[in-house]
Amino acid sequence: MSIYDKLNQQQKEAVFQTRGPVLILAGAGSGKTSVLTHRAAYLLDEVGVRPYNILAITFTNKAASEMRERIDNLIGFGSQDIFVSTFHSMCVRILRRHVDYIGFDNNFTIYDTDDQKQVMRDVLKKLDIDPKKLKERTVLNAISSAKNELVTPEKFAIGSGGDYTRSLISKCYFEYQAALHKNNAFDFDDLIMKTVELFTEHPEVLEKYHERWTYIMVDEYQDTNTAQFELVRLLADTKDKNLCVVGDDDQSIYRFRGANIRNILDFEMHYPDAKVIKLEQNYRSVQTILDAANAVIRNNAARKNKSLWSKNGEGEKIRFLQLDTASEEAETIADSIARNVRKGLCKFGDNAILYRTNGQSRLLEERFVKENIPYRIVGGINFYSRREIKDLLAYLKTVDNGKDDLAAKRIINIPKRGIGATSVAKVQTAADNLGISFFDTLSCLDKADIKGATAEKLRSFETMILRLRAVNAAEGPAKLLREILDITDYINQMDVDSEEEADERIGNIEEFLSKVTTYCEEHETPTLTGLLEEIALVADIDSLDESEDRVLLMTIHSAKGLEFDNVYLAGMEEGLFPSYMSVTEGEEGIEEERRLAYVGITRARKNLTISSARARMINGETQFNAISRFVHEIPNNLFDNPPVRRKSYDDDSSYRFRRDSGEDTFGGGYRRNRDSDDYSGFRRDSDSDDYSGFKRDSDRDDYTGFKRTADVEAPYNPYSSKPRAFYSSKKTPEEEKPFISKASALGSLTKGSEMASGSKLKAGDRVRHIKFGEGTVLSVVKEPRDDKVTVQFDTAGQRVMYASFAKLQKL
DNA sequence: CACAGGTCTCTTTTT
DNA sequence: GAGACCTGTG
Repeated sequence: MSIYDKLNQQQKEAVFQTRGPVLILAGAGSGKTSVLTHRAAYLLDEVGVRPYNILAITFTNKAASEMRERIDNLIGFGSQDIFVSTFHSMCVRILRRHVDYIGFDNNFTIYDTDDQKQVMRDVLKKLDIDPKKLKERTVLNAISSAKNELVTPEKFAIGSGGDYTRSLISKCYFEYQAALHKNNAFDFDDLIMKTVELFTEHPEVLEKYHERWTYIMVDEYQDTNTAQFELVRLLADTKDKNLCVVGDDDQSIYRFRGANIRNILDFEMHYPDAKVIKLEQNYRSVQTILDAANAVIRNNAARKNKSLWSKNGEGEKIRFLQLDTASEEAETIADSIARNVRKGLCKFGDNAILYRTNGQSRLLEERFVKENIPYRIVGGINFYSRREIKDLLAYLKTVDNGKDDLAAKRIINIPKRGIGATSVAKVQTAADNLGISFFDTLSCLDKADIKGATAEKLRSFETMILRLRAVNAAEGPAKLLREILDITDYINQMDVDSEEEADERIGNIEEFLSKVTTYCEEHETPTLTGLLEEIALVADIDSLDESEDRVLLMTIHSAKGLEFDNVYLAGMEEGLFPSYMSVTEGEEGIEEERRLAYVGITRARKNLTISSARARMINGETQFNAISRFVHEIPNNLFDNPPVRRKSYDDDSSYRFRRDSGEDTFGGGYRRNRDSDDYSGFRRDSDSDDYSGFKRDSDRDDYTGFKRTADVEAPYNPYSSKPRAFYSSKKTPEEEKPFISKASALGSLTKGSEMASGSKLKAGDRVRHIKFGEGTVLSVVKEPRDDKVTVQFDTAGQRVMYASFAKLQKL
């Protein structure tokens, strides 16, 4: 009995085919990770390859760590030397080693989307381009596409020809790259392109990797873009070409980020002696779900023909729900899950709600909170792009990489130090003239012709950073972060509009602190550079703990590679899914959306529920959308209640604006037009173009009887990754534990004993604050996290602060 | 220089 | 509807 006995015929074939190029077309749920891990085992055990010589590339950290784990379980000793990594991490590793060949320092920073935007804004300003004429986004998109296609600024310029806009973008591209270089930074796309550049211009470096990685496997090959394709091609460009790629052309859903489906469709063209193996047996889903998936994807022209089948039985029919509004959709889904759990049919964690856009999570979340259903939202606003976290990161980056002007400029006046835009601009000009970084300019302000009070403020900022560098060198990133929070008094200096906001942000800071602490504990030699790199490259999905018993909410993109017993595909409406953008784009766009639908459907093991709403508010306007074409592509006999075919909302004569059952929607929820009582703004004449695009004005939806989104209470930040709702009123032990340790971690931040513990303060006490001066305590509210003190300052007004952070001295 | 209030604009999806 | 951005005022 060997470990390979459990594999089916095709899987075995894929595992045993170790020489030369191999293309494994692995349908959804066909056990491709199993094939890859067994293949690694086979290479080690039977072919005698050393683990050090094997490279496995994935797209997400989650996929990488999953593969790592499964390889470790299967192989055990020695497996840790197999290099399992994402494209981006691998490139960072390579660049950190050899980036000096192409003129960067090896402690380079990785810029995220916000950073890119900031750089581009500066570029547009510098080139005196009207941002209304040419948007940052447009330019950045063009540059990103260029990089994904390995088009350098030089090549881009040549390709511009007489096209005015394009030559303008070309100028921006040059300037943008220059700015990144100056800041010693790469953007995401650079990581791949610059690695290719390194290998192309310095074959001796590539040669080292040829010697090392003699067997290469690439997962999710259908999502590779041209740059990644070229990178793989270079790495595998050895005598033997032992390259094994695994993918499913039907699951190619990253065209928007340059993925080129031709890479997988044309694999045999690039490698004529490639062996092709199809895995079509599905081990995940019941046949009904596979039939639905097959029926949908069959409508795509550009694909390799294959058809999934399983031995898991027919299973339940697919449910279809059409609701009047998106809130009712959310309500129905939440109720359905709650009912099934109550009946003991499933756990919360067996359910996932998948949608096309992150924005759809809001209503669902509100409903889940209302019904006390435990849930977790994956994705949306990245944790690290919250304002307070970005501020703290900018501190860390400034300490780490003094060339990162972006970071230094972000924090030079956070918290407020009385350094305004004028002073910043002055320093920047001087820096440009001197050819040094923004931060380095602070040490020679006399050359910059900055004197007096401003110079003093700037110098003290510089001194602070230098001091922080010493802290980092001596005690590492975790201590550094605490020191930053401490000496800037960041938490009390945040300007917030409400207590809720303060709570939210303090919670985020706590979470950040605990993440940094964890990083330091988990790494033998934790470094600031390493920490920042890890932060730059993680996705929300990477840290998903599937053992939690919570309903999962995420986009279909995020759900790729995952599976659940019960899947709810929400918001299946024309204009939303397929998206309006892709509809206007034509057939290629639709085919990509259809693949996405295929990915969504095939996430389900047992039960699939598809829903759509007749009306939904998007970007402040109510849209009336027809049922998604993809729903209609599923044969009626697979549904328990097939959807009614209808071309668009207006064709449905049975539908009326006012709901028959009136009740509470017209009660508390109903509001008249904000601006006037005049109904004339509401035209329902059929020649009005309002209807052609399925769109209407937000002001008009009042008349439809639908709830306005604003009328629904929204006490929670939908983007917070922190859990906010629990099914029982008691917190689970898992929730309590880190909570306490975080709080104590924060407690240790404060220096001296006289300030902390708010319990010592009471209403009426006179106190002194380091910045706000003297004041009187109005109230002290005990909170689990920390005591919240409200102080009426004599000169600085009323402030709410957290006792252990506020340097409040009792008088 | 800081802040309040008004205007404008919406990448669908993410490493 | 919400956040980013701009502008005028103290």
